Amino acid sequence: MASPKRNKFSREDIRVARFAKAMSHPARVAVLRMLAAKEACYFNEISKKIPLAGSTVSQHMYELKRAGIVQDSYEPPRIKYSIDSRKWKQARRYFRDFLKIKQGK
Amino acid sequence: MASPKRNKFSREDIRVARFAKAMSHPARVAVLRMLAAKEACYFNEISKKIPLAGSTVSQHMYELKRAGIVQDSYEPPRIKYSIDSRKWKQARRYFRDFLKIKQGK
DNA sequence: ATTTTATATCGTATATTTACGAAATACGAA
DNA sequence: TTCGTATTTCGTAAATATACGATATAAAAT
Repeated sequence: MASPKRNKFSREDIRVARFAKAMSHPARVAVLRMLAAKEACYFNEISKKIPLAGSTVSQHMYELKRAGIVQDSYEPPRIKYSIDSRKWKQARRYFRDFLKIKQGK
Repeated sequence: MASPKRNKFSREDIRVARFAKAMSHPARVAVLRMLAAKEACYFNEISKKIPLAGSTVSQHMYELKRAGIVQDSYEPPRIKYSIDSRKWKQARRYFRDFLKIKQGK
């Protein structure tokens, strides 16, 4: 048998961490707020609001997609982004549960 | 005046992102769970549970301290870690509020 | 057919994160 | 004083993240 350190992290912890990572940059937090407020946004509007180069914003959008919270659809010639409600609900539940680990007194 | 991109991110978004970053690694999520469950832990116990080298665990503890969620006290020859309740409460509030940006239907 | 608009991708530079083992520190015990 | 235990810090390597401008692509407008 290998060392006892060989245990993996729990699925739950991995998921919480993944979601947290998606929110770990102010630009991505800001984008999520925009998307939530308007149901959907074209990249255009997002990029205008975020104080970073368009190519960088694009990268952040990719990260959000990769985390699964955001989806896009091609509406030529623009791309419409929106929150994936199902995934968001999931993520929110994981996070809410995690926040319960310590009660406020 | 500089370009309109020169705006900064909001304080709120920066704070959410900072706390999120603290929770963006499964090891740190696991540590927070341990601390919350037992009120406090010696480094020893934490390091035994986390499948990483002690020096790496120490680094993760430093990150949690840096984010302000965790505090330590020296009880020779050990170090006792605990969640900073005030900061945790704060973090939790920021997150709960953020999670409200989109309601579950 | 050319230009303009919208967006992604590429190439790249720099910074940060993550990880490890070895060495340092600090203390209590023998 | 020497030894053992607990923990951090150091040195360092490798991976990932962040940012930009330039270039590519695709469709719309002219």
